[in-house]
Amino acid sequence: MLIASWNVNSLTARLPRVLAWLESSRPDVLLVQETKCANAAFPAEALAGIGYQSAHHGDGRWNGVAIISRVGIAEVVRGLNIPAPTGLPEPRFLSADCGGMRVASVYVPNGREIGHLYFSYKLAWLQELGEVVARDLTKGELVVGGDFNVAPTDQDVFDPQAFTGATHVTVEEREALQTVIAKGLVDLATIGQNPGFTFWDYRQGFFRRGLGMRIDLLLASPVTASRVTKLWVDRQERAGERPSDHAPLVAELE
DNA sequence: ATGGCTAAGATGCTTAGA
Repeated sequence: MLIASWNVNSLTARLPRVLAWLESSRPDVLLVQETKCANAAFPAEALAGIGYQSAHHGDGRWNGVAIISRVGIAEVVRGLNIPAPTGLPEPRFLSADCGGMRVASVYVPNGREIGHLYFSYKLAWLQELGEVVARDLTKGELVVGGDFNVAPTDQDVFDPQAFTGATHVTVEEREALQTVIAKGLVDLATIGQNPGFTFWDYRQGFFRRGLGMRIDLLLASPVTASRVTKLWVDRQERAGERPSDHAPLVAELE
């Protein structure tokens, strides 16, 4: 079984690439972030045309998460019970039963700047995610994948010095992430070989220069983690024409 | 010189990403 997570930075802009990748890689489940489309504009038919069922939670210009599966989708849950600083909820969480396990696609708030209202929102959002994870873990196997917007350690950025004063690397964010993991999940990159960076800024040729970050994660229940035979980042998808700024993170399970 | 992309809504800009 293959399960993948990919922040596509607009599913509309990325649809040709996503369809081609699904056809060539044939993952059983793809967890998608930043679809940047409303539910009405979600390309369910195009996905069905190549054998994938899907569920989507999105409301337009920003955010948006999806689950794309060829092993079934049931018991879909949309959203976390926590408002953004605007007072409105944002579509950043989607979970479902796929192929005998619970899967969740998460797009953790960016945080914008340290001390910003959206930074507090990011920490609170992760805390709420932890509560949901704890409940789902009581029911069976669980995989939580997505763009966490946190680099778990200094080894997960190209140069820790370059991130002084920046978000994604602070003690608060890392502790908030570890609180989620401590509910009973395993970061698949911490068992076996580290798959490397998953995000490279569009600017300044960061991808070409190897200046990336590992901020996309696949977290799994211990039994699921024990089934992992391989974990990799499909860096080819960060290259070429009109790429996302993130590459797919893929796990192979026995 | 402290920037440099990219995407999307309504555009010739703004907001957001990270």
